[in-house]
Amino acid sequence: MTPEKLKRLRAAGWQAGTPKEFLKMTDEEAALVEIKLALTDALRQTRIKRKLSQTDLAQRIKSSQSRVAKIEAGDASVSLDLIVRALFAVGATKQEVQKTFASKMLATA
Amino acid sequence: MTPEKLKRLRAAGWQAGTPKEFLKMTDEEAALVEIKLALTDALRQTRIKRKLSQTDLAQRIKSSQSRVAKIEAGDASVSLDLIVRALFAVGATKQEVQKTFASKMLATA
DNA sequence: CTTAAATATGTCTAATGTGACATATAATAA
DNA sequence: TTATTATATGTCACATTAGACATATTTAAG
Repeated sequence: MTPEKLKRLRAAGWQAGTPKEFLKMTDEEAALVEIKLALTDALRQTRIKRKLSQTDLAQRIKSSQSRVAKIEAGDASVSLDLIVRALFAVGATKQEVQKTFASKMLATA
Repeated sequence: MTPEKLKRLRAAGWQAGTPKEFLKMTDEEAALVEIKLALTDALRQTRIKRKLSQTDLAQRIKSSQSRVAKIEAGDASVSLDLIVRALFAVGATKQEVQKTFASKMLATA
């Protein structure tokens, strides 16, 4: 895991304690977080490509701008379900999702 | 959506009202459910292939047999997060999970 | 058949995720 | 600069999902 990714996770609330505790995250947890980050990246990319504001997207998923911001920030309080719903709401394509997976995850697999 | 799939979803609590209301599920919601079903099917297959009981898996994810049963049954009370955690716990790879997500996106353009 | 192991189902309380709001900050334009 | 729009962050009450338990049902083996 790169230092930048670690930093982003920290900022998003993905730990309570020390770096050592942070690194105790199991492989399964880490894999889930990676999937989430890849999907939120795809979300933001697609949203911007579609020229939608966070407020626009919020309306589509019947949520709020602040929650959309948290989704895209990779906030720890956001479920995978919500991320995927948002992806559908912006009309992300298989290609777009695959592309992001390829660049964000396969490299680190 | 096939009749069998519909039947399974009903049994798992994926509706409160009438068949007509059920069918009002938006495409996005339906797609999310399809992702979940694809993942839970893969979960059960993999778990059995690895000769793990639901109780074994429950211990790995620090949960209970009854919840594992609900995961595999496609119960409406189960989050995508939990499904994916369980998948990783039985040894699924990131690539496998990625493929499922990408393949279930609606648009292909 | 009987027994035992595995799985399914229903229901609790506790933990987590949610939308909404206020408000801060950042970016864009005039 | 000042406005305006977009995005970020913190908080909270409410809703959903969680693990756990009891218990029913199914499956497999003897």
